[in-house]
Amino acid sequence: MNHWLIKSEPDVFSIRDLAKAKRQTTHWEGVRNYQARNFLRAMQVGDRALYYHSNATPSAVAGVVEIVRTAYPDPTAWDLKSDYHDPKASPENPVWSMVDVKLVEIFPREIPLDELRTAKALEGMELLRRGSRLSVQPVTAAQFRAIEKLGKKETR
DNA sequence: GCCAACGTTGGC
DNA sequence: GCCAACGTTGGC
Repeated sequence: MNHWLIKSEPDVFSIRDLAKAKRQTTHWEGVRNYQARNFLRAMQVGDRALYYHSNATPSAVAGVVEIVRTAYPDPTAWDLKSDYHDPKASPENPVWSMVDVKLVEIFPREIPLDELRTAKALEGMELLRRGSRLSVQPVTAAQFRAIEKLGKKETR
């Protein structure tokens, strides 16, 4: 099983929106970066991903989701009305992929970015790299466990 | 709202 | 294939 981190702007789709969604499941659509797409395509059913709120106050890891469907074509790419429309894409040549994710848990407390930066166990993590903006990225099992632990810790 | 960092586009 | 210009991401 592999571990991942996926970013979403809470103003667009927060983990609480996911909690309210039908079957607490959603299509992870709109990824328009090739490296991120390739990570989506590497995901397996049962893999877990940290749910990161970007462009938030503060930006933070908010919980965990599980991959429940492997990559398949993202139809928003050839939808003219979609914000994610890409003229290169068509049903014959989908270009972009999405997976389905299901909520596993919302952490008792979010772990803000500045706290992640101080965690020894997270040194070198992609999210914390200067200028990093990959919206889908792999995390190691150790990093994943360390963040889960922080999310469950009582507020200090 | 600013701006650094990064990815993509397109002229040559 | 280079690289300048441009658009986007995302922290602050």
